[in-house]
Amino acid sequence: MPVARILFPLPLPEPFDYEIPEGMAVELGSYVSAPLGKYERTGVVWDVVETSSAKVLKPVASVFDAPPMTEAMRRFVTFCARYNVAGPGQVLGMALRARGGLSPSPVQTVYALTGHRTNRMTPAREKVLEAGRETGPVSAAELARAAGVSASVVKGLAETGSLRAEARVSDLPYPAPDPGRTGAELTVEQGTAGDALRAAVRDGGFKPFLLDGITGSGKTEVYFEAIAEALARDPEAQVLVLLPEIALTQAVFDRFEQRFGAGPAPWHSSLSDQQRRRTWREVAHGRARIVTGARSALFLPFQRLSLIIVDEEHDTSYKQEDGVTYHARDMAVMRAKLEGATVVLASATPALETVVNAEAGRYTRLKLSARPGAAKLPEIELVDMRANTPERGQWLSPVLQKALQATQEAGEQSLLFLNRRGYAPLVICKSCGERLKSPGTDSWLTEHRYTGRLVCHLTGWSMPKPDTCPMCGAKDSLMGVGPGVERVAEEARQLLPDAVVEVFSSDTAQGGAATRAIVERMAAGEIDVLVGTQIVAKGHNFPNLTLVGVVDADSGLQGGDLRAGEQTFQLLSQVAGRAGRAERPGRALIQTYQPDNPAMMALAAGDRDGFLQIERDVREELTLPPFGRMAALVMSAPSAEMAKEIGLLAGKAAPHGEGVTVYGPAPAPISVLRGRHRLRFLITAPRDVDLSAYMTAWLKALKLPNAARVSADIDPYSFL
DNA sequence: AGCACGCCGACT
DNA sequence: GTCGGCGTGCTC
Repeated sequence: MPVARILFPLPLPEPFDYEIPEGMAVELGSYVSAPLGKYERTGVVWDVVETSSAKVLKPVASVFDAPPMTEAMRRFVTFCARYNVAGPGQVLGMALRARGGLSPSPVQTVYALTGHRTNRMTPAREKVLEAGRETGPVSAAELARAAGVSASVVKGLAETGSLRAEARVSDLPYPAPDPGRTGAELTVEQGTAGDALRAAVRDGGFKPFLLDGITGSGKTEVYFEAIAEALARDPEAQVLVLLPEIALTQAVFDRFEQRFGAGPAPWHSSLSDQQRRRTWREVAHGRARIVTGARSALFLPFQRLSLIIVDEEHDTSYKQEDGVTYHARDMAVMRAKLEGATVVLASATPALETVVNAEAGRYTRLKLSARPGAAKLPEIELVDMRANTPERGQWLSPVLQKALQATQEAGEQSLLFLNRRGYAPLVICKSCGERLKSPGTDSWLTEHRYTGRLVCHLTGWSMPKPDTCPMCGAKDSLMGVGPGVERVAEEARQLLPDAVVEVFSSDTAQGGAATRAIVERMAAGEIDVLVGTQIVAKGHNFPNLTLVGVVDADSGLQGGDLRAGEQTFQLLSQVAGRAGRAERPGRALIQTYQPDNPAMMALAAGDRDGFLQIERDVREELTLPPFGRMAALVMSAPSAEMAKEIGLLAGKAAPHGEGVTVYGPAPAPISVLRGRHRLRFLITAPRDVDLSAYMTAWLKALKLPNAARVSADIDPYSFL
């Protein structure tokens, strides 16, 4: 009797066995429904065997009418679970996030005009026919709304024969992209890189690339070549383009549409359930040819994935921090390997890991060093804040102030960058000295003048700014300390009374439409000074922008984070790269109290490779990633006492591993979060040690009170 | 993940 | 004496 081993998207340790009823077409990878406990649940056939160790088997209930999950995908799920120390069912859960897509597309009844006029017309019926000419075939409710009448009028007209009811599938396949269209004219350098990618795609098989091109060098046009090749040579090939969530804008969609005559299938967190189902279904059936998505798109069940692009591969948002922790860039390389696909990691400031992989010959490096046309990289200058201290309570140095005034007089635009939302990152009471904290955490409240609230950036908790100090009751004693974008904008307005100064952060630009609007106004020259957070650093093109000021370049260097220097360098060069993309040369002023820091010096010299070399040597010396492996074990408990206790238990339970060093337990950098006390172990090991296996063994050996929570994080990024 | 089973406190 | 709190264990 054949038995199906079914993996469910649940935190179960292994697949469960089911009897395959006579004549049911169950194969490896089939999406099936099977009884589990009280309900029927959707799962995937992980294995088909002849006998089972389980005593009594229930039968598989039904098989979905969809192509089975491919072997490459199933192996990818298994790999991800093992590598990232998660249950295979949890990883499968990410792959089945929109499993509604397994059902056929919903069918909608729509009403179309037939041209027939009944002689029993009424004013309401007249309105419906009129509206129908405007709207085309739509549902009864929609047509009634457009006409301003009730739906019964529509039904009535349908009975007279003036309207015809038609069944319409409501989410159709995406229009097919056309790889044969000609792209932009490529420079010699771009052409060479494009040819290398085309050749790899043509040859097939796993081949990883680093597409290393400075800002504005046309990386997108180059990888479009690879996409065109993949689509053209195999009519079933599918392409995945991963982008940081924030970069998934209409502008990017339009760019694909322009190049391939049809927009890509989208996948990101703000899709509606229906849009998500549609993309999932089209991907699973192999009909969606190009998918642009955020990191979780990596878990879509492609039928024939032949090319993966990871754009802005250095971006830290590729690291998933909650639930199953994984790094989408690293997993993308593994998925490409299992799929036998080409993978392209593209960046102007590649991660050290990626550069080291390229230097070791594991990735082929393609360099783009020129900006097409006249655009030049901006001149970068460090402003030594020790010699150029702003006035008390201000944050713009005299040098930067002068530059802002000059830019304004020249009729050009400026951008001020500060990675702090709100008005002031800390609120203290002048009377009792209390620093206001968010309830249940260690994190300070940030003052937001725009909304008049105090906000916790960690948990999202907020309250209106009180008139009196909640601790001592003193009136009007609360004072915001330190700079946020709102305060810097205020300072810029005082300095340039005639300028239009706007704040651009996730607070002022909520959602894609608002972001797009502010970007468009900046591009149209309606804004003179844009004061923004990290959000401004991503690929927008502002032709009249000639000055970039980085208000506090040091903020990213604090905290002792392994990658602090690297990330500061990446962010700053990206922000600086905003200036002077068109014909005008740009200038970038970087305010720092540490002008001799290697990151700052390399940035000022525009010496990216020199900077990476310094970083590389330090990491190699200390056997830190990518020269060694690292993992974290994060634990939490409801009380400080229990936290201490479980820390001790975990320390004792740590297995011995050759070359493995365990540091901790230390309080996690955010030691109290939502009432839970957190601690963390850091684990390092040489490159050849299987840290995933080590962490799995550790977790298995660990017996903790029920209220305690533990999770492993392989290759941790956030040290905060 | 759900859900049932089970053992201890405040309620008609 | 019951209703319900959530700790523990199971689902092929």
